[in-house]
Amino acid sequence: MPGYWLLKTEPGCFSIDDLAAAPSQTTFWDGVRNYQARNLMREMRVGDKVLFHHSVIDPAVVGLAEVVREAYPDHTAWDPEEKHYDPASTPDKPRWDMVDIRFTEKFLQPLPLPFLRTVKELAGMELLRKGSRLSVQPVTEAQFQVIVRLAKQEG
DNA sequence: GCCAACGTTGGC
DNA sequence: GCCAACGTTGGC
Repeated sequence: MPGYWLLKTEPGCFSIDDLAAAPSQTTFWDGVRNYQARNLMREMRVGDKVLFHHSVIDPAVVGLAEVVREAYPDHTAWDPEEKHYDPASTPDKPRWDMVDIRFTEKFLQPLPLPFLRTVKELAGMELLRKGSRLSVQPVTEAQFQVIVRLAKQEG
């Protein structure tokens, strides 16, 4: 049985359109510099389903992706040129991980955060919790199915 | 642009 | 180990 997750990204940085346009519609999910988020990524398995969420600009769940490679060292942490460079992480002792995800689909209509807050079945979802900042979040199968169903309806 | 809610850092 | 200061995230 696959696991379910939600990944946040600022679309100005990397959007679902960027994912759809990437080679093989696949990308490595680099730049996570939070231990809780990293530890959750380490629990991801190939085949797990991912809700793709845009934050900051029109926050919304905008589509689906799938885990295609499990956690491995995030090499961008070693590169001083990178925005998320972390001198404490080295190739010998990597501190941060990333996974690979592949595009599944882009919803015809995004599901805006304010709308999701009105959905009773989603009460208690981490994304909707006040002050929620975690960029990698576990999602229940029920929550995932509700989101997918709403996306079909909205579309 | 504001600010609440965090997570991290560093002095002690 | 405590906790104040600081930096960041991200909704609004």
